[in-house]
Amino acid sequence: MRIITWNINSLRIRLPHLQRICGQLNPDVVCLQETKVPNDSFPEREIQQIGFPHLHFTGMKSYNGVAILSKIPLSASHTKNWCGKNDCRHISAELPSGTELHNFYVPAGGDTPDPNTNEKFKHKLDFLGEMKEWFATIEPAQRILVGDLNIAPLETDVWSHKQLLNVVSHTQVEVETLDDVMQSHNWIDAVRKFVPKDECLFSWWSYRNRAWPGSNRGRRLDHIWVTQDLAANLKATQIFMEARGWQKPSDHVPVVIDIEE
DNA sequence: ATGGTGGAAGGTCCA
Repeated sequence: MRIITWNINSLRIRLPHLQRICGQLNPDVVCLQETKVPNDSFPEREIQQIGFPHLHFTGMKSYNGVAILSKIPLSASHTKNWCGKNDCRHISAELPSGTELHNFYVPAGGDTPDPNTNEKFKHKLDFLGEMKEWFATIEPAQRILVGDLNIAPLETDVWSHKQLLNVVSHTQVEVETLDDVMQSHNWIDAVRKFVPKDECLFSWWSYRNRAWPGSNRGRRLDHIWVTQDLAANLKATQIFMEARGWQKPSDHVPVVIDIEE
């Protein structure tokens, strides 16, 4: 089974890219973040024409929004509110095997990495804390977690470790908090299972750096994790960089995993 | 120190 996660940054304007990506990669399941579309405007017909009859989504006006598109029927999906906000950052469904698939859009965290002065950064850390707590308390199961986690944990997940140490997405407190979430549930970083830790790996390049891909100032903000018991089922991974070079791209590119299901 | 770009909106807010 091939699963893709992609922060699409507006589903409605990026439908042609979605179609092109699915034509080239032929995924079974696509998990999207930042769909930026309310449920009553979700382009169901267009996506079904791309080849996904089974749609699960939760969206709101202007911001956030997550969706799971599938070629195969999934269980009924669930959404959950985080940090007391109804802001459409999580949706989950079960694959036919019973494996749970969780799609997350973690808050970006604003500009200043200080929870005392920056409410958005506090929200980000609180959100991660709630993830850790929740996964520690629910029933054990085979799980896949994907999404835009808005954190680049390894030194090789950013273009310059030193220059980004005080930049939101790569600060020590974020990396430690994310590690804490991972360890609390025995999550495995599925992509890094295939790519050595000393090799740079990015999934996002800022719109504000027009020199891409020459300067390659990227970060790996998009992740695929699996529970320990699924690690042996992982077959391959891919980061679909070429999509960043297309006309009117998202600032994120799809991250792909092939897993025996 | 600032601004650089893009999306949703039709103000600015958010990334």
